[in-house]
Amino acid sequence: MNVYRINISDFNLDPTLSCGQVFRWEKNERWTGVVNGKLIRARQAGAELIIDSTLDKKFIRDYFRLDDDMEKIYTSINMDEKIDSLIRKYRGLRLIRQDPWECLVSYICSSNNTIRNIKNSIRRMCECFGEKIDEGYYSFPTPDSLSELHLCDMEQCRLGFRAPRVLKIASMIANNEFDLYGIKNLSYEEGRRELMKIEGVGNKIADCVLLFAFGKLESFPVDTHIEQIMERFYGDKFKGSKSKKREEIAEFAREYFGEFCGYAQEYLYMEDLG
DNA sequence: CTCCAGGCTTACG
DNA sequence: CGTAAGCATGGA
Repeated sequence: MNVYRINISDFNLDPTLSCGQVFRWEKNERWTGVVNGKLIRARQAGAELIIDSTLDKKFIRDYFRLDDDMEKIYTSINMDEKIDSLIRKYRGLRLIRQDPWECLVSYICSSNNTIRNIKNSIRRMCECFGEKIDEGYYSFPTPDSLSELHLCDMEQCRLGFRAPRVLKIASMIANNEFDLYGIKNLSYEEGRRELMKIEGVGNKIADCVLLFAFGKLESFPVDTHIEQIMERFYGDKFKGSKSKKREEIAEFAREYFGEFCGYAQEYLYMEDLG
């Protein structure tokens, strides 16, 4: 077990882990999570990020995106007083660089669901089909392990109509019929097209995976919350209905906030959580 | 009881 | 093209 004490400016652990981008961290005296099959504990003291984990330091830096130039990003997305106020309030909130497989499954589970139910379903999946790595902590099940299951095995996880979607993509990846990790090398648009071939993945979930796993910062996922916040902040000029309206909002955001609009999305999201 | 949740698929004009 | 019901589950 390694202990890292990382001095880092413009980093704020609490909103980073509680803003809804990750589903498996929990906070007691300190934050505890399972990342890449390994236990990790984290806390912050002033400008110091303190990590207990067997993960190596390079991985930690990558996972928390500690090399992002936040000054540059803030300057780039700070287009008005609304976003400015959110940046001041939650300054140091970082995007997380998640594992693509865990991220994909998590957001397939997010469809028409609540964060609370998503967390519960994912936790049950890990308890039932992951590997136990410590008392009460389990790894995220691999595509191979899920590909061996039948639908009835998944009932205890309470995924509802999303269960067959998870099993289908699991077996496709296990059988090398879908190259999830290859999306890393594609552009935002190409990656989006690839992800949307997956059953249960539309433009919103594709955008989440591109942003939270593949680091495509030009991605701007629009869910019900973001839709409402954007209408409150920037007027009801988005006219289309349902999915089309959300696409209009995403396109507007990409133009308005620019190349780092994914970061703007996370700060806007805090408007509903905070 | 109804309505909604980090939406997507399918069916119907 | 476009829009709208249906979808499992749980909480308000």
